[in-house]
Amino acid sequence: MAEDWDLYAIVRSCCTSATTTSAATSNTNTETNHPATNPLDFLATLTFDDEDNHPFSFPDPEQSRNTTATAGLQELQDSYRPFLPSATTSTGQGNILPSFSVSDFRVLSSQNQPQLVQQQRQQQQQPFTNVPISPRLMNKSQQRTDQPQQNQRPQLHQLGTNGTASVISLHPMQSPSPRSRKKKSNQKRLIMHITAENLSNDVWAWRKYGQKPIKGSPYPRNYYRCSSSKGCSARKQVEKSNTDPNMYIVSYTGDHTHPRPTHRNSLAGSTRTKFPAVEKTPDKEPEASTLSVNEKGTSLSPRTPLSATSMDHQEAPADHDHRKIKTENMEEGHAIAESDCDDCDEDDDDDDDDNDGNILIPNMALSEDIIKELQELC
DNA sequence: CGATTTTGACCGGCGC
DNA sequence: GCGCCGGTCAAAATCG
Repeated sequence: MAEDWDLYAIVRSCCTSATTTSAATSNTNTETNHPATNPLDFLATLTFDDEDNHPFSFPDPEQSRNTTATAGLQELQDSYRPFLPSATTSTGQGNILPSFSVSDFRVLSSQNQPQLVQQQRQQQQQPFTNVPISPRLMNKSQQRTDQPQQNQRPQLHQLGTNGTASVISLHPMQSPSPRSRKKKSNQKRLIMHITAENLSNDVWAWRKYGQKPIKGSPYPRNYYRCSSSKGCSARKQVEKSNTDPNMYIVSYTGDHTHPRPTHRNSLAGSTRTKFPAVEKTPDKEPEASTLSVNEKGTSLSPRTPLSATSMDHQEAPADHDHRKIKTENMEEGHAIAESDCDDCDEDDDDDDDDNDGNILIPNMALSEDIIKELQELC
């Protein structure tokens, strides 16, 4: 049983990551839609070579002619890694909890943060294009003179447009100030579009602390904070996409100040499933029990089910294509972020996480054959 | 009884 | 300086 589970986890995590890269890559040439490519194909292209510290890499077909992008990728990876609740995998034991997959990276400017969500919506309306800035957002941005993003981080932007990666932020927000409202603009944030299913595949335990209606959106935004550790500053916002009810816009801010829970334990899931599938989720995924979604699109308790059910959903291919990830870069670069503030505990935590087994994907090269075998086992 | 969810109020950032 | 909006707080309610 356990072994099977591990296997599933491995496969899933691989698949998800593959999906991510695949989507990103395929976007390289077109803004059309999702690359309906086989996610697994990407595994073969994954290059973990000299990225001991960056197990999770996003192959860029155009890398050869864009080394800058490559460098940026690593940075990016480092940056968003802590946010990836499930992109992580255990290195050996198989305590893997693939939570979601990322399929599309985009670069957002820090200045645009306030309009992030709106931007996302805009982007959604333009199905999976890589346009970093929505028209609407553009207007605002232009008015505000914050165009720098494009000039400022050429490589990142390029990455974004290439669909290869995304990016991020880097500035460790988290000022341990009592009220984290401070420095909103400096917060690093990872935004992704995921399906309800994946939403539930989150190893971390989240506790809802607020809900707000967002202007312009029919769906309220839910605010969660990590409940695993009292001092943990990790937060998560979940908002239902108004363009695709099956999609959720999830943004992570802050870093976990504690090791990733290898198992969804006590706190993580002790939740009451207040909204049984019957009640709220129409013909929806089995996760209904763990991920409650009400009619308003309110996502309640995005917990990790860790249930066999979710694991069984390995096949939901559609989801892969729909998953998106977006990161927001509030400041300059990761390096800066790390060296820039004394409050950068989070960054340290990132490292800690890694040490605790919060590794995304080990530096291993997976061949299609292996993947196939794993799938067969599944 | 403890943990979580709900929800109205408060606070701070940002644009005008 | 003002007002809007988003994010957070905290008390009450709810659940296991």
